[in-house]
Amino acid sequence: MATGEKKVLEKAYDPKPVEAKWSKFWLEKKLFEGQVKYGQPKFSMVLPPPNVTGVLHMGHALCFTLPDIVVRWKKMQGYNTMWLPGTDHASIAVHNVIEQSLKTKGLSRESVGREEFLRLAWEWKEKYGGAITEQLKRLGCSLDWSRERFTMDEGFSRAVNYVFVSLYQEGLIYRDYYLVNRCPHCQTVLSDIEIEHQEVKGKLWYIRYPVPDTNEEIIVATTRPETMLGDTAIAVHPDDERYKKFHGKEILLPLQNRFIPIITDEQVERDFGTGAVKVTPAHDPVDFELGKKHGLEQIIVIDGSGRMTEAAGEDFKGLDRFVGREKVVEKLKELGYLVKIEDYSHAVGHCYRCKTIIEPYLSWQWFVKIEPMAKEAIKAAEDGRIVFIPENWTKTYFDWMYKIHDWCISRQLWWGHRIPAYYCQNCHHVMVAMEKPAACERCSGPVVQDEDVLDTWFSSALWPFATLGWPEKTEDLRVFYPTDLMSTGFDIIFFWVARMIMMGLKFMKEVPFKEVFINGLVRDMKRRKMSKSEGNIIDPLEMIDKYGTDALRFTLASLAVPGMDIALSEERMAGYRAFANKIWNASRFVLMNLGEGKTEPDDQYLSLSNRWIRSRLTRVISQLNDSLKHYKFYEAAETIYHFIWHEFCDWYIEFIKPELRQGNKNTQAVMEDTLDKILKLLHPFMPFITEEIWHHLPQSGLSLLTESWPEANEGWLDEEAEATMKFLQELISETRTIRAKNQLPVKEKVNLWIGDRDKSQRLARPHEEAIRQLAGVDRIEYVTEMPAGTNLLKGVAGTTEVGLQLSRNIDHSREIERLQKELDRLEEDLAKLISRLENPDFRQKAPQDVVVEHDERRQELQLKKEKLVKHLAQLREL
RNA sequence: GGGCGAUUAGCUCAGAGGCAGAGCGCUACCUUCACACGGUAGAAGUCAGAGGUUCGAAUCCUCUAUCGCCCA
Repeated sequence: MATGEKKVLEKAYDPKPVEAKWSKFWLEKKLFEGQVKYGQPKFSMVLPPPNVTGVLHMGHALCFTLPDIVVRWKKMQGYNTMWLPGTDHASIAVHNVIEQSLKTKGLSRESVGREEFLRLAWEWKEKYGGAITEQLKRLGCSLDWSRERFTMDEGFSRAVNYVFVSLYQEGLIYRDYYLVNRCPHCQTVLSDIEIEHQEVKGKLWYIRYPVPDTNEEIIVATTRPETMLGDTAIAVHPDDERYKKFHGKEILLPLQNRFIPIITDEQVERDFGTGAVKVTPAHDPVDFELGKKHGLEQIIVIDGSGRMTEAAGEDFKGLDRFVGREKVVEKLKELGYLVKIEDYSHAVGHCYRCKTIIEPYLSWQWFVKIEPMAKEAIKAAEDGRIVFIPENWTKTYFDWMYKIHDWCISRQLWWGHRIPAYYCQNCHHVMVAMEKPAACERCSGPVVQDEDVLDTWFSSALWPFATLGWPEKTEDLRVFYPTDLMSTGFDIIFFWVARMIMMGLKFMKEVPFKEVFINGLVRDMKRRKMSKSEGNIIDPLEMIDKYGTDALRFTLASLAVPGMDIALSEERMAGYRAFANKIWNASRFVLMNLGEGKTEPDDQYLSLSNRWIRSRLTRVISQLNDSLKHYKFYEAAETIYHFIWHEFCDWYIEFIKPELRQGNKNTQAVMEDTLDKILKLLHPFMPFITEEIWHHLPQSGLSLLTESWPEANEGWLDEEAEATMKFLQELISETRTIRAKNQLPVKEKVNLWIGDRDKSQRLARPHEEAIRQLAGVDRIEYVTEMPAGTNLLKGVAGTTEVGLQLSRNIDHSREIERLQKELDRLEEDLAKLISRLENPDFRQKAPQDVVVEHDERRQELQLKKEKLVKHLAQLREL
């Protein structure tokens, strides 16, 4: 904007046009782009890639706003910043979307085939996948869009293949026939951590298994009677006296009429049920291990869709597993095998996506042997190469890492990175390679690629380096890896953070990020999670429309206490919209009161107000830096909020009004300079409004983003100015209180008498004009002794007596009441202080400065008390 | 069952040994020339409970209660 166009602001702040304007400007001027250059400190981050299917929710808004504050702050401090955005292909989510749309057309993925299915998925991604990135831009995040990536773009996919092949070659990826978790609804297997355990009120069925050629029987208890069709043993504890006579015998499996062995194992809990358990190696994780140990047969009676198989027998095959359960129970009852049914609560695994009950499923899958990588990742957190903030999340991380299981990475889906494993159709030899082999390396037979794709988290684990061009040795990698900060939610510490650390260490030999900032969950005012079904969602885009992006950002920052969930309310946002408006109007005032051109203040001749605001500003800058360094966003927000509203607006602006009326150039200059610095300090929190206002100031910079972060100038600290200002503030406040308590009309003329003549005259005389304005008084007199009188209202400001002289006699009953109350409170405080000071232990053991401080405070209160007592006595005599 | 966290003003939360704090809400007064998205003033607390350590505890320790979350 040209200098000549600077003009006075509108009366109220309207965020919409301002946000549109500067969003566009920042992008056009490429202000968010990181530079490939050396020798300048850099600050880099990668954005946790939102699902390409996603829409922006409050969790995103929080998780992205907080680091944006950091990035903007770092950039203004001169760092070469780079924050890389992108999206995640969200295998299951997209897969489901496409399958659903096929279903509505009466088609299925099998009917259209893999190629067509993928074409549709890409088409969908191109069409709708950009929604969230557009929404992201409205938050004002300083993301480097020139480096935007997608987990399935060509380069990234190559990186994924490369990792798979290397880990396979190293023996860290293997294929196994194993009992895994399968979601019958999503039609794919899942890893352990994608299972949510929920307490379910179920039943415990007691089933009688007869011992052949005797009248004896063994009763077992089970929560899943339908799996008995696949039982291949009964297990008891070897020392359990009740069952010793059965050791080595066989037993008849009801309904199936098979003979199964009775085995002994120390793992069997003697206290559970009857102490005898059925063993179903193909349908229970514990039984699976037990089966392996004892060489038991694995009979699959439920398939991957949750239907009973042929092996379940003629009566049951084809039934849904829960129908199968009823039928089995019915049949057992009919044949007299059912002993009893008890209520029983237990934890059952559910699919994290669709909440369907998980089915343990025996099948060939690919796994990552995780322990060697986990060890390195643990070390990195132990020796501080990676720091969690807040620090207690480190424990959560360790807890999981120590007992980590191998990671099942294959998924029976089509949308994703297809596993680069190839099978010979003749000899079934397995080949893993970057490119499809032309023929079997052993028998030259034809090869086919594995049908499955990889877990989405397998690819996102590579995000911090694959986005920078790895496995090529790119400049971006050299400049920006490792990144400095990862900001994310605690819910994906295992899913994502831990895995990025493992992969980063494995392939880059360096941690992917130095600090992990864990933000809380956004909840509603009743502390409930926001969810569609609860209908308690607060939509960030709606909030942006209503209150402005800056208000939303400031709200999130002000509520972001590390380690705490945040309870969000609209009222809060309305409050910060008001704050934005306040800044707007304060700036409006400044602009209306500027002289011609920009002048530098003359430090030699600064008035009290100017020395005071500079001193305060200096302290605020230090405080702000300290808060941001420790990611205490709430503290930083509170600091700047308080400074702007309650110091700059409430006191400074009001105080300098007389100076401005006199055309004081120095005051104009300090006022302008202070606003300039305020806008800079506030910019990371409220980028839009600050940028807009700043461009109205008489300066000629490109953007606040390229301006320097204000420095805390020690030379501006001014204890004396702060003390004097405090004296004047107390004086003015006390006067206002007396006025308010006695309900003096605004227009009523009163004179102000101030005690402690020498001191108060020295401090107050130069500021009489401001005092008159702010306290609403007419004439000011300084006295050594405050007189009594029926037309005099009195109080004590600090330790200085003040009196308001009216031109009429008034009723002092209110005044007596007020002063008496103040005295009571004061005496209480004083008593506490005195009893402490009279305690010899305190004087002896407490640090000297604390004792001195207490002593001083006692003297002060004593003085104030005497004055109050005197006033009261006088008033009561009137 | 194991772990983590919370309990401070009506509400949402800071404070982590030395004066009990903020925002919103509430009450009263005020359309004064930046701002009613505003100003001024005010009321409001058994810092969950019980013990302990200390000259001194909202803050440190122990236990209890209630409520969350994570893992089995």
